[in-house]
Order: sequence, then structure tokens, then C-alpha cells
Amino acid sequence: MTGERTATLDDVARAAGVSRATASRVVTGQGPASPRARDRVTAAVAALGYVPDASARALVTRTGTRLAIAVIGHTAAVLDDPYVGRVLTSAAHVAAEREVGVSLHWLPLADPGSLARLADGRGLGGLVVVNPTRPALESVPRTLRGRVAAVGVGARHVPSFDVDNRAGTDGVVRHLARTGRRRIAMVTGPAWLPCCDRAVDAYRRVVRDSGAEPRVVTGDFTAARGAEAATEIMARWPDTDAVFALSDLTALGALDGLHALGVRVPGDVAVAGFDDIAFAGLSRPALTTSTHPVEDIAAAAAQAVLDRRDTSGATFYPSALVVRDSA
Amino acid sequence: MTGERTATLDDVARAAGVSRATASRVVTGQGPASPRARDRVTAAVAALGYVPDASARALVTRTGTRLAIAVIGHTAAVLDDPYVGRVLTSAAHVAAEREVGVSLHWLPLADPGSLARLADGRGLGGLVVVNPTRPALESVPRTLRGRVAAVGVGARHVPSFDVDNRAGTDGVVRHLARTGRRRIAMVTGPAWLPCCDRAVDAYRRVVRDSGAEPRVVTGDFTAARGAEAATEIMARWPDTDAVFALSDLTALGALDGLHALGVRVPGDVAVAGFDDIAFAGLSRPALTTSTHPVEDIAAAAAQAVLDRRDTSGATFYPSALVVRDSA
DNA sequence: TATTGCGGTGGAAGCGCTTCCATGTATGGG
DNA sequence: CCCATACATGGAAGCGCTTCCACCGCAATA
Repeated sequence: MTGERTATLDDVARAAGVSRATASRVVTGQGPASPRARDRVTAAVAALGYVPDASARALVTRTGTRLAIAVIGHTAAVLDDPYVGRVLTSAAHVAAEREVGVSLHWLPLADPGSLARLADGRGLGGLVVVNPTRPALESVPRTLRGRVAAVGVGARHVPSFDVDNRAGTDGVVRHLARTGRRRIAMVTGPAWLPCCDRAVDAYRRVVRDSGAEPRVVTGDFTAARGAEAATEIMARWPDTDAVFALSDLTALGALDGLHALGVRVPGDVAVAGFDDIAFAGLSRPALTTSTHPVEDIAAAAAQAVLDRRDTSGATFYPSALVVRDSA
Repeated sequence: MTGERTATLDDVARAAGVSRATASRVVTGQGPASPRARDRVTAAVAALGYVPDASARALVTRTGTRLAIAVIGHTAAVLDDPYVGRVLTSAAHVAAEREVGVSLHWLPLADPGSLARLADGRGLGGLVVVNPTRPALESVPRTLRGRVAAVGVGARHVPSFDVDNRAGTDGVVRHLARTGRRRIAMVTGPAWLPCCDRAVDAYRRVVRDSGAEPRVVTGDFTAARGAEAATEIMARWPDTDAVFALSDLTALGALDGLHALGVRVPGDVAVAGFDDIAFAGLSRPALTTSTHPVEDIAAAAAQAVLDRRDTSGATFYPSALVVRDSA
């Protein structure tokens, strides 16, 4: 059983009758090699089932080839949301195309310094931060500068990719106003997420322009909170005729909450969400919402990091209004 | 800017006035070290912001500490399903608790041999295979034997964790029968997924017992396919009075397809799903389904691998009937 | 006082790989 | 026919780390 040792480059070289240097050149495809040597090494690799050791390679090349994805805010809410899964899936897909490994990291919101510790391996070629907060992004070690991107707007010095929720919100709220809604409430996302500010801002602007007062309630992107929030809103402002939630999950929850209250949708109150998740079209009434190209955004972030493109500043992806039955 | 080099163990040793060997002992916590040396090294580590290089460490210890998660069947269907995201999230969570890194891999269905190549780093401490197929599991390199687990039942020699979809299906179909449904159709998952067989088996048994003929249509776990399948079923067997789908997503799609056909649910046709995803309770009518503790299952698989527990054979997690409005 | 034992320590080897550099070995032109 | 040029090759160094081993000084024992 001692022979069970996995083959090393030395074994390959010996089997091929060349030096380790030559074997390395052939395997990596870098540097000159005669056809003859190439063939023999290739054969030996196949025969021995040789697979280069990533650690050893990373150690010498100093070129960590691993994309780290750090998700900030490790709470049940984050786990339930399909959002994170979609980001992961898409980023991992991009990485796989480039034959880059992906590593996942859950960072508690309270301890953003943990992002620093994440540089451990130095083996990582890049970092994508999901749900970025300013302190978290600022704790990213210098070593990685230029190889970091954020999904969701955060600090200034890191290229960020996010949906244009300002324009998206504007579109949804204007649609509500256009269809005769005058007392529109909004359920935001968690307060610590900087990205929500822009949306709330857009909402406020439209509502104020129509001469009404903003009615904002803080949410957390969950359905449960959506039901609660709807109840709160109807209790506090009984004449509310529209609820806009910055998350479809929350909007679906609100739909449920309103249903429980005996409020008809869209008859009495219109409901609109944001994200256009797969289920938005399947609810009754089908949810009016605004698209959120999560996969595109995550892919862009991953690409920016892996290709070392210095797409500085924030890039916003368009969000399109999807009118269904709920508003 | 040349000083920007990250600190190495040598730097720490020099700063602490000890040898590299001693520094290593203190940092790893292995082996003897005087309190004095311990303090000085600790201080130096803090001062220099030293973080051990994972590659170098892995190279010498040969003890890769990384949990690889391989998802088989890299198609759009797999990407859309919240299932994979939930598995990833949960497994990554378990790994994070043990301070183990997680790496993600998408394996095309057609090339299961790619699982072998995954052993590349040898740096991995374990492997969790999602959606396992027999050929894929059999291609797992020997090096990893004993450190592999599957989410979903697959080959015999690898410990597998899955929902008991036999009992779950039995419960759902019996519920349908109990509530007067006599001509029950079923939409399965993709044919290549071995786990579906058990469910189909349970369905067949119950239906046969009631003296009816099975009506099985192959699905792929997507909502789109659910709508299609519902249409197919009603065309082929117009007297169908219940549709059971092995995935909530598909069931929701069926709900939609039936709605488009003008079929009332549950009046004309009852619909039931499987998984009890977050949205199942939010649809109109709310979906009757059976629970699927994905997070528990994924966590168990991750734990089995990381703790080197030899939980051989398949472990099934209970699935509980959730009766809502659609059936 | 001479011996043993032991915890603390540094020297040095080596994990598997890439890459610089010097050394061949064929090729073309003068 | 000889030298310059190119290319192919092997030797050797070294990436940052762990760990074996020999060593040293000290306290406890004979």
C-alpha cells in the first residue's frame, strides 16, 4: 500500500526520462520544449495520473489562483434569501470558466475585521465582497488592493457592482403614482446596508413631488418581516393605498399580511416588490416588481477581479419595471 | 514601496529574537516554548501583522484543510433552483465554524471524470458531492476515500444524506387519496438523478393500491417545466384530479399552467409539491407540500466529512406533510 | 560533586514546484 | 568548413513553512 503515494513532478520526469525542469515546462505550457519531450512527458502524466499540487505551485508562483467570496452579515435572513445563492452560483460559474477555484466565507456583521484575516492564504487571486459595508471594505489588506470588487455599493475605493435601485425604485413608485396611488408606503432593507439609501432617496423624491409625505418602514428582506411591516403600515397609516418593498420576498410577505388583514390586493392596496425573483410571477396576484440582474452583477464583479480590470467606481445595472397584477 | 512585502515567519523570528523553529512552534501552538519566547513571538506577530501562508503550510503538512463542494449537473435548471444555494450556504456555514475554507466546483453532468481532477490541490480535507451520480462518485480519487459524503443518494460506498422522499411522497400521495383524489399524476425530477426513483416508487405503490394506473411525467425541477408538464398531463389524461410534483418550483409552475388552462385549484385539480420552500406558503392557493430539511442534510454531510465520521450508508431525513390550500 | 533527565532551543532538511542560468546541440550564413 | 544564433535542456536555488534531531543548560537525584 506504500505505492499509493500520489505522483509528483519528479516521478513524471523520471518516467519520461527528462529533467524536472523540462517536465515542469511541458506541464505548465510555459517555455520551450521539443515535441519529443512534450510527448514523453504528456504520456507520463497520463500514465501516472499526475496532477500538479496547487499548494506547491502557489507557493512558488505567488500567484494565488482562487477567488474568495465573502458574504457579510451572516444571519438567518441572509441565509433564506435566494440572493446570496444566486450571487455565489454566478460568481462560481465565472471562476470555473477560468479554471479558478472559489472559496466561500461568511463574515459576521459585527466583526468586519475578519475580512483582513481572510487574506490568510495570500493564495487568493481576488476577493468579491457581498453586502459590503464601509468598515469591512476598509479592512481589506493592502496585499489585495486592486483585486477586490463588491457586489452592492459600499466604499468608494473599491469597484462596486449593483442594480440601479435608484432608477428601479423611481420606476416602480412612478408606476404606482401613475395608476392613481397617492399614499404610498415603502419597506426598506436592513439599515446597515448602504445600498438601500439610494432607493429610499428615489422613493422620497417621487412621493414628495406628488405632494405626499413619505411613509418608510425598515425591513430586513425577509418574507416574515414583510407581513409584519404590512400590518404596521396599515395600523399606522390606515389610508395607505400602496406598499412598495425593496425585496420581492418582503413584498410577498406583505401580500400575505394584507390578505390576513382582509385587505384586497390590488383593489384596496397595490403591492410592488423589487428583484423579480422566480416566484414573483407565480404568486396570486402575480407580483409587480422591478428586475434585478443578480447573475450579471455577480459575474461582472468576479470578472473584474479575475481580469484585474480596474473598473473603478460603481457600476449600476439597469432595472426594468415588470407590471403584473398586484399593482 | 518595496517594504510592502508581507511579513514571513522569518521576519517574525528575527523581530522576536528567536529562531524560525521556535516562532513556528509558538504560532502553531505545537511543541514546547518558554513563556518568554511565547510572549515575544506573539508580540512580533501582532506588530508585523503576520499571517501564515496557507500554501506553504499545506505543502509541508500535507494536511489540506479545505472542504470542496462539487455540484454535479451544471445546467440552468440547477442554477435557478434555490436548492443548491441552500446546500452551499449551510455547508459553508458548518465549515466556517470549524475555520475550514470551502471551495466550490461545478461539474458538467457529461464529464463526471472531472471529479477526479478536483483532487488537484490535494489540499482538500474533504469533499461533498451534490446531486451525486454513480459514475461520478466512483471516479473519486482513492486519496479522498473516507473523506467524501454525498448530498442526495448515489453510490453505495459513500455515505449519503438525503430527505426521505419515499416516505414524504407516500405521505403526500396518501393525503391526496384521502381527500378523494383518485386520478393522481406525478411530475418527477430529471431522469439522471437516482434519488427520484425512490419517490416514484412510493407514488406507484400508493396509486396501484388504490386500484388506479400511475401517470408519470418527467420533469427537471424547474417552474417552466411544471407549467408544461401540467398542460401535457391534462391533454393526455383529461380526467386527472391531482398533480404531485417532486419539487415545489415545479408545482408552482403547474399551478400557473393549470390556471392558464382555466382549471381551478384545488376545485378541479389538487396540486402538491415537495420541499416546502419559502414561497410555498405564499402562493395563491398556498401550496400543500412536504418538508425538505436541506440545511440539516447539507450540514450533516459537511460534518461527516470534516469529522471523519464513517457514517456509512444512506441517512434519510424525515419529510413532514404540510397541508395548505392547494390540496 | 558527578550523573541523569528534561524542557527549551536552533540548525538544517525537505515538502513539490517554478525559473534563472549555464551548458550543450542542431541550424543557418559567411 | 567554421562561427554566430537559436533553441532545447538539466542543475540548482529558493518560495514559506514544519519538524526531526542534536544540543545546551538547568534542576533533581544518586
